[in-house]
Amino acid sequence: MKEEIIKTSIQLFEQQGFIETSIRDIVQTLGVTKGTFYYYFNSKEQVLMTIHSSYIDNVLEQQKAILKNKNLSHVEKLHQLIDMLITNISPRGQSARVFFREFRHLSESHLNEVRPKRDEIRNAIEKVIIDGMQAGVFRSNLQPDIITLGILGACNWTYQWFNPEGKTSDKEVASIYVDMILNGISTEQNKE
Amino acid sequence: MKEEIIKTSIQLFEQQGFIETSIRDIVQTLGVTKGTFYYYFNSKEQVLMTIHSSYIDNVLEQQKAILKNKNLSHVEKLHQLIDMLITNISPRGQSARVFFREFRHLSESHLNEVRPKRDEIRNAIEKVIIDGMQAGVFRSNLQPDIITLGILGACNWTYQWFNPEGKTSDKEVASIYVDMILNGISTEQNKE
Amino acid sequence: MKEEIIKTSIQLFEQQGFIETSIRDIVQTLGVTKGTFYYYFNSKEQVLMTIHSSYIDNVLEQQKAILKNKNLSHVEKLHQLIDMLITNISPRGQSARVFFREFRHLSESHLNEVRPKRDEIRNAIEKVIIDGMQAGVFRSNLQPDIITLGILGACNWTYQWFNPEGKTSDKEVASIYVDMILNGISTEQNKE
Amino acid sequence: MKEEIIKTSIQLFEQQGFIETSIRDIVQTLGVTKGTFYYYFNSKEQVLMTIHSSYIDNVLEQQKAILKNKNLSHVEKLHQLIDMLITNISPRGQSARVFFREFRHLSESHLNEVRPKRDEIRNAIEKVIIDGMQAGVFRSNLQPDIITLGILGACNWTYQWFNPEGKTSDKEVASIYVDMILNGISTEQNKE
DNA sequence: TATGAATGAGCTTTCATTCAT
DNA sequence: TATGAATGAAAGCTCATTCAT
Repeated sequence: MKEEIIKTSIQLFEQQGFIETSIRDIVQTLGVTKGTFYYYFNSKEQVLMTIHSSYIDNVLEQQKAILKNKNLSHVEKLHQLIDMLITNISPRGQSARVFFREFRHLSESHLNEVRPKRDEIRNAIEKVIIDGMQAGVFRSNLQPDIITLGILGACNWTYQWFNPEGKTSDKEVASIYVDMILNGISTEQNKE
Repeated sequence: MKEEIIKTSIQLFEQQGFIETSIRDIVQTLGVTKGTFYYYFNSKEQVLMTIHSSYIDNVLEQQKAILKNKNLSHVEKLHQLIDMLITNISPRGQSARVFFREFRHLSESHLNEVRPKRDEIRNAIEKVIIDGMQAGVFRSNLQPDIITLGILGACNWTYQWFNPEGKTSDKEVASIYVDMILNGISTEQNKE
Repeated sequence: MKEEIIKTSIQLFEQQGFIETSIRDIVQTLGVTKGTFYYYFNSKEQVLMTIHSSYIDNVLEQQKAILKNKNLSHVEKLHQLIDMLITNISPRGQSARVFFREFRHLSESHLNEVRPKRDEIRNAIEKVIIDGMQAGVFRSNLQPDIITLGILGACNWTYQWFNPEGKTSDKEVASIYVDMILNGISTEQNKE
Repeated sequence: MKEEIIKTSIQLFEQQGFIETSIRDIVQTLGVTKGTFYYYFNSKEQVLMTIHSSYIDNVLEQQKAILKNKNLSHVEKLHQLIDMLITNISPRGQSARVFFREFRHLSESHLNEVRPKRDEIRNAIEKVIIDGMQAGVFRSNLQPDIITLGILGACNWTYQWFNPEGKTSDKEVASIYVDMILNGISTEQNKE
């Protein structure tokens, strides 16, 4: 039942938004009563937090696996991180959209729980870039924090437009982004 | 008065969100009554649409000016477009955040009015890239639509984190992004 | 309308209790909608506070008039204070019962507003007793605080049983209490 | 278990009130489930009735012992009755407060069971006064019913303010009240 | 003896909107 | 141009109670 409530909530939150989805909507979809909802959750926000946690914890887990893999070069690590961020959006698109859109509706205390996790994701990318700069595989004149935010922007934005049924797969999108980020799009290097 | 309602609404929508801001909040802040609000606007959504239109029309205007400037190279056009998207977020940050966050709360008919304008922005960038590819200044193996979305992602995402008081200015962020997009971050080209 | 809401609320709070009376009860009795209620009051508790304030402020006002009357002896002052407490319960019985019964449902901040006023009533009686002791009209071996609480107990308790249609009027009850308090009920003095 | 439920309920009813205390509060405090509660009691009101009965039956028992003691004078009987009413409030303060405050939440049928017992207490005091008047130890011009209610008021009101840790003990309070009731507070007798 | 899942009615409160003035 | 009174629908949440196990 708890699982079903979450599943239904993800669907409705994604379609209508968190605020616009009422408890009534959720329980009516499930064919149960409000009481049942509140037997399993203390509040609507708690369901949102559950969805949030589940999404980000899953991302962090995958990230950890990538980072501790000693066989990967800096470039490969960056590639895999980007790949992971984007391919997560594809199969878990609904959760992803809820995650990115409804962030602001978490309670203050839950926000404080989630924010460090978000930072962790950003910091991991930043660290790979800094390490790569020191190793000489990335240009030494980069500003790693802003570069990181640019990469994250490109990746996270995909939740806004990516269509699993479209002609370009998530893997391909990731490859295109990695290519652009590593090599740029110019025919001549260091043009500007 | 109409102006004041819009100004106050932008502030409140940005701080609390569109749904979370009540008409009462708006009129109380202004020291007028609900009746006054409904004298100038038919609905809360209409205020949102006004804010939206104003923001996107302004962007489109700037874009048009850039595109019709015959003195600019493809690279320069791309640079100026990116620059424009990002620097718009800085001085009009509140409007920008309302624009990006509250999009979904427009009515269906208003959405149909705004969507083509959003497409126009995307298409302009895509066209510059295609033109540049044909002119040989951009690599010929790019997939312009996905590249465009990547660029837009990086730019639009700035509204989420950009801080006008931070150590990196909007102009600098734009430069860093242009540099990354054009030249990549790798020391060796075409590495992967 | 505000007056009508208060009047109806007093009646319903008295009959059914504050908690047991729903907003629905109040507005249905008045033939208006819930919205109307909340147009005039921010909360149910605010209505209770209004009733409370009105009752106690009225009592305090009467008390002040008695205390500043220089023509009255200590005994007469005590008599009038007791008389006032009891006769207030008779015509404003519903308010009185709400006042005594529903005290605990005031919000913390409102409680802090009302408590000093309650203290003021008690302190006035205590002061009359102390003054009378010093003047020699009351026995010198009394413990004024406890005596005061006893007197207040006898008076306030009347709200529990007094019936305006009963055979003993409020004035008579007050006289009987004053007589008992001043002279006791024993035939021989200082018996125990 | 049944005992524990009652004990916990007394505490919670006293602290938060009967209505404001939910079954959930009770069972959570005890670390059991709602089912357990309903195994022992049919309703929340039944717990209240149990608390009520226990309190009043205990008072009635003590009262009976006092009344049938042939060695006591009328004055002594009155003294002991007052003493009993007040000293009961001290050790069983929580029960006492629940008893006096939550009376109104008993069901109609339970009220009909409790009311005669309350009358019994009142009638006992009234009878002592009438007997004392006939015996000439109490003044012959008293109105026994009103006097009784005044005495009961003073006694019962103690539940509102009595503090077992305060400087005046319950026994002392009782003595002060008996003294006041028997002898009054005036230095000259039959003053008014 | 005790549990845990589920109910359904009810609660206070909020809010966008309307409209006569 | 602006007000203030009123509406009515809906929201999130609570709770006493039931019942199969």
